[in-house]
Amino acid sequence: MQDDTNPIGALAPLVGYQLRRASAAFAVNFAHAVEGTGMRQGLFGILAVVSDQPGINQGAVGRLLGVKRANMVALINELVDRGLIARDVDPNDRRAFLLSLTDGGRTMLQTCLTRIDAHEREMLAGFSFAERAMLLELLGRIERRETSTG
Amino acid sequence: MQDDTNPIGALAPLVGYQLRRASAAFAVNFAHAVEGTGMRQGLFGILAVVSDQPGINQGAVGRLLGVKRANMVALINELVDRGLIARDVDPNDRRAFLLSLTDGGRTMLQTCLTRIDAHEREMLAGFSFAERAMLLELLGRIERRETSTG
DNA sequence: TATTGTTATACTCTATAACTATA
DNA sequence: TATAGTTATAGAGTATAACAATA
Repeated sequence: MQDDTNPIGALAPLVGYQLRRASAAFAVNFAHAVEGTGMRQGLFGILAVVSDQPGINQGAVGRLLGVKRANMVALINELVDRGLIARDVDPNDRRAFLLSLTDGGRTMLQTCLTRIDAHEREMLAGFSFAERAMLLELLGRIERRETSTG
Repeated sequence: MQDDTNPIGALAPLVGYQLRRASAAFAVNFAHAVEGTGMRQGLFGILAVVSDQPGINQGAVGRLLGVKRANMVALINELVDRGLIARDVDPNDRRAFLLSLTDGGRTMLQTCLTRIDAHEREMLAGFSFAERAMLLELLGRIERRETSTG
């Protein structure tokens, strides 16, 4: 290679590399977008899933988000401690907890969603609606070939 | 939401979330692809850049790859210790090191490139050539709006 | 003064193994 | 036996601040 427009050589045509950089760029901008809320990408993901599926348990949330059971514990603790998520023993299976959003959690989710919408528009400023839809479709196809996370 | 085809609610239409999952899926598959080589995504990236720009210094590599100076130190040390990269004091600027691949580094890069090509084909099995090109183009546009990394 | 590389440090994310209590 | 949650731990990535040597 070695042309001035591509100083990264063999990395340039690798989807894996470009995904990594794009994802990192989104992560940085996400953090700015939700600054002051105490939310992070992972915590926000949990709020979104629990909002969509109230009564879900934390293992199931982890499987949906690709987070291992062991790593869910501290995340859920953090959300419970902040009063964003309620955790109640499942009467039908006393090993499990039923998760749901508190009022504070719902407010937090809405606040973040508003900010994240702006963040996504900012990151995709040069994208047409069709291009954004195409990107989502292509990314979705990559994930659907994923294996489960134990 | 709450339809069974989308159990993740508000996350589904977020490019940032889908990027994160796709990137993570690539990372796992990358690790399998280069198993036994001792390479990781970050180390491989350095080899690729140094190969493309022999004589580059480590600060410049970090800026190209989005890795902070402080975090480059251990990575370069690791590559030098494994005999993959040569580090020579720049005679024109004795603060800096000129980096270049050793023969072993060139071999490692080629080995990894071969495996990574297979890995990319595997991850993008359902993609047409045009779809892969489109994905790369869209991802590239996201990165080009990035700010610099200090 | 600014820059290159460095050390020290801390936080997040991720991964595994072993445990408990329930099923 | 298997599963839900937990604890402990370790590796990797990433962030900042402060320093020495050099420019």
